[in-house]
Amino acid sequence: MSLKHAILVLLETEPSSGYNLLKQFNEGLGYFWNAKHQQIYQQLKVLSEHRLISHTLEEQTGKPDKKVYKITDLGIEALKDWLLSPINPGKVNDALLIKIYGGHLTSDENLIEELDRHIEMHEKTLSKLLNIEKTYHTLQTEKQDEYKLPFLTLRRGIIGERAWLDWANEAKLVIKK
Amino acid sequence: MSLKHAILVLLETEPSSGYNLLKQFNEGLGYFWNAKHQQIYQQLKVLSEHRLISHTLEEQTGKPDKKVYKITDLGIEALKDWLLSPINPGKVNDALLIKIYGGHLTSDENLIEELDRHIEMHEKTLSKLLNIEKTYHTLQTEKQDEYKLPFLTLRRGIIGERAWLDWANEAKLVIKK
DNA sequence: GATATCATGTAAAAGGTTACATGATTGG
DNA sequence: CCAATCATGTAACCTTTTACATGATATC
Repeated sequence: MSLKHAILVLLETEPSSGYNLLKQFNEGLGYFWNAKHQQIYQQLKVLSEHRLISHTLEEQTGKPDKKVYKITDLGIEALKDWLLSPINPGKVNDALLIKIYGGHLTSDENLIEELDRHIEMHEKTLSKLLNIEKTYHTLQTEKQDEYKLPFLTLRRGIIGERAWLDWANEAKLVIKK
Repeated sequence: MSLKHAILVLLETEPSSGYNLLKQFNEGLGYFWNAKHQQIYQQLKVLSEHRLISHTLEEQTGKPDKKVYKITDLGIEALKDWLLSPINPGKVNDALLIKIYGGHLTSDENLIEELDRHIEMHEKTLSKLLNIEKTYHTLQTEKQDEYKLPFLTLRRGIIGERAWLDWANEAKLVIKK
């Protein structure tokens, strides 16, 4: 529902191609939203039709041409309106928990293996986020202040990932017991 | 994507009506998945067509008739197969974080108000979950052991909500500063 | 020679939300 | 008398995923 607004917010920070937006979603600062490339390209088309964004074509040598999108004045107005509206709480839809809940129908080994797989992924994500955090702390005080709001979304990622890992370790102990 | 499996897992524990499943999703033990009643009724239809569940009609006096669904042998097999397959990690799609990220386009008061609204909701959820946890601890040791896996999903909720609230308080301090 | 990265899209299917629809009982 | 709870569903719409599609350069 809010992919549109996620794209607008990212484009408000700086003009970007669809491909680059995808990278932002998959990497650190886009921690708060997920999207596949197909969906991003579709939404860029829709946002363009609504004149909330515009693009210029950038030719590149040795690489495919790039469409660089930027937010329009109309887009900024739409974004500001949205920012004033109350936001629905994020939803937890975690299939791993379904598996744990029904874990008596499978083996403990299966559950432990699955948990270990997920722990590995979450540890990778966490260390990525911690690296970005480190970089942030090397910035000058004014810059830190400038980026304090995006930094908070990074902090959400870090706190969230740590909590996830705490739970997973607890879960492993309970299952093995 | 996994609403089907969430329903199967719940029905494996005990037969249930669509209405009752909805309640489970909205309350504690269904912490791990969200669904509206329309979607549940739709999926119950689909699962019935695939013969993974079946239902009996229960007449009630003073209340509408109830369709009580239970999982079939075929359904249990399908569920066991799914439990053996690797599960994708849960996704974070949190519109509040989009709002924080682009918060420089709006006022601090707006951000603080929004955070407070969300804090209230999360505190309510947390206290609900803590109540269920309390009940769990009053059970006999054998019963506790029997429910240890569903209990882990409850723990995930508690740990997740606490982490969320920790972050929100940090966020308020940063924004007010 | 294989894999990753860059860079874009269309189309069909599945999943999820919103709007509409009904109607009785119970509790404040 | 109003709101909540019980109990079920259809239809239209929007969002997301999966499958299909292309093709160059850079790195191991």
